[in-house]
Amino acid sequence: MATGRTHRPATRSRGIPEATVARLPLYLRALTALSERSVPTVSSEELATAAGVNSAKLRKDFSYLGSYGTRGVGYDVEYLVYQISRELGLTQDWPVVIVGIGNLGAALANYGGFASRGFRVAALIDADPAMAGKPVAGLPVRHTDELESIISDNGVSIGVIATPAGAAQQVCDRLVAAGVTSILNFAPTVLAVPDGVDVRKVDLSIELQILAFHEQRKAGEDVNQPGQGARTTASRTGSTRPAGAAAARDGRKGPDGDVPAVMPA
Amino acid sequence: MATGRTHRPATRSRGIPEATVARLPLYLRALTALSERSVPTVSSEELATAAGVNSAKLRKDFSYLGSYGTRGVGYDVEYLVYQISRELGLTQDWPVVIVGIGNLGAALANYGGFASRGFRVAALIDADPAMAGKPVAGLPVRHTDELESIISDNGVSIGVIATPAGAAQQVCDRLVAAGVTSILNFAPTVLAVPDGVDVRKVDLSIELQILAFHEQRKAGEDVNQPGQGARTTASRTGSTRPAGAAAARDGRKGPDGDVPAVMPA
DNA sequence: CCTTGTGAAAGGGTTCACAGCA
DNA sequence: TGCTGTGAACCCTTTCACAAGG
Repeated sequence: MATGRTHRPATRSRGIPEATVARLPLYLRALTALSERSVPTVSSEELATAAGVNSAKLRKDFSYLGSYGTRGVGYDVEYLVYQISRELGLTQDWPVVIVGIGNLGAALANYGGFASRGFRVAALIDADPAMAGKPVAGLPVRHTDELESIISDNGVSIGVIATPAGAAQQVCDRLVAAGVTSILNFAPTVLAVPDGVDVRKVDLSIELQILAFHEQRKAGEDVNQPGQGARTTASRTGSTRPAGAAAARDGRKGPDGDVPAVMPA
Repeated sequence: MATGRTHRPATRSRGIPEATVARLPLYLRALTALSERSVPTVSSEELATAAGVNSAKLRKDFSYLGSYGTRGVGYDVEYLVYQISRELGLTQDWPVVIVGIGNLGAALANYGGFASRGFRVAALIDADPAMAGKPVAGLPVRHTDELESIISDNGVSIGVIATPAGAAQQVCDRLVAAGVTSILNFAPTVLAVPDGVDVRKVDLSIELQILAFHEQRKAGEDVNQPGQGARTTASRTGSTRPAGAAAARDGRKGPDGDVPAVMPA
């Protein structure tokens, strides 16, 4: 679910499957909570529940890191916290820049989860000269002109793009040229990057559309019915024909005997 | 990469694989852009490039929807836009509520991508009485007390949670009890929901941690080196031993002959 | 000739179930 | 006894390569 290009196709980084890497932060969060409550050990079952996965998956995930548990007992919380942090590279500190200080950029700058886990906001950058110097989350906004020098001065290798879609590729190119090799993209665009640069994207609108798909399936015909019962077998009524459709089109066949499709004018 | 519980295990909704559903919004966006430029048809190769996937995958994805292309020619842009929209349930309008109008909630409320694709912000809800009535993105913020009535009055079935982590589960419970069956969660917590409710989560801090993992692999020993070359075979130097580590621990073995591990005090 | 649509193969990821060990 | 660690089976996803068809 990431990377514009260069998904590190078969080159699984150091033997740990990508799916496992994506879950390590989840385990880490659950473990941190346990640690704060001074819980000394935890079983795979308990930890799995706290992280929202099943225990077999968790044990298999941990097996890629090494044999860090004790049979009959469970896992040492502090020890695991450290091992996972190290594996994720969170024992070092990562300076990041956020480009595009609109509503979203400001929200990100204020987000506490940043600093708590090894990430440090090195600078906030915006193209609007009127923003320059204004403090957001305790940091003065810098102008885009300074982007390159900020990155090299701070040794930034991770950049966050929170600009409008139209500016994203251009910002991305400048970040990459200045030495950034990991990008978190909030702009609703596909970014093209050279090999060796990782891109992950977060797209609100896509997430909502996926939810809408499932929501549509749940409600066979009657949407907006506040009943919370699970309808596992969604009613197969096929197309919920919309109002504004016209201009019949022939020769099209749906996957399982759908009625001839229709398209809007 | 979603759903706290109830991942719709084998019950793939109406024959379309989950991985395909997750890409449909991507295709839709690329197609919409083509449509705005009045491009009449597009080949799988062109569209795949625009969407950031490969063409074989795209064709396979479309094959689950039906035979919507023309051999030797490609796909009719307008027609595909409509088909995908319908498949995703975007031909109807989905009222959503956003709960938690802090920095992030406000950013979401202002996010244009919402309205553009069938989603309508029915209400902004916050627990802070001081926020009540204040306009955000043109809508007055409503108090949490009104949550249930807002949901039932507007037939809301999709809720967005942008509260602090501590409040998320409680908000979630109330949303579900009031009839919401799809939740987009921005709070860094695992939400427990009953069967039949879908949860998708967006977690900034997790995305950054995944990037950090790959970034750490790229830089074998020397981080912050602004060279942008791709090092496909990450150097296998094993553990980048951090400074603050102490308290040696025996009997632990890493996955591939790591040195005996160490944990922090 | 060009591009779609799709069986078949290959590759990952998840789950099962139990051997192994404290 | 109880829980971890893991081969093996299963399932989902991606990729390949080519037949089908405008």
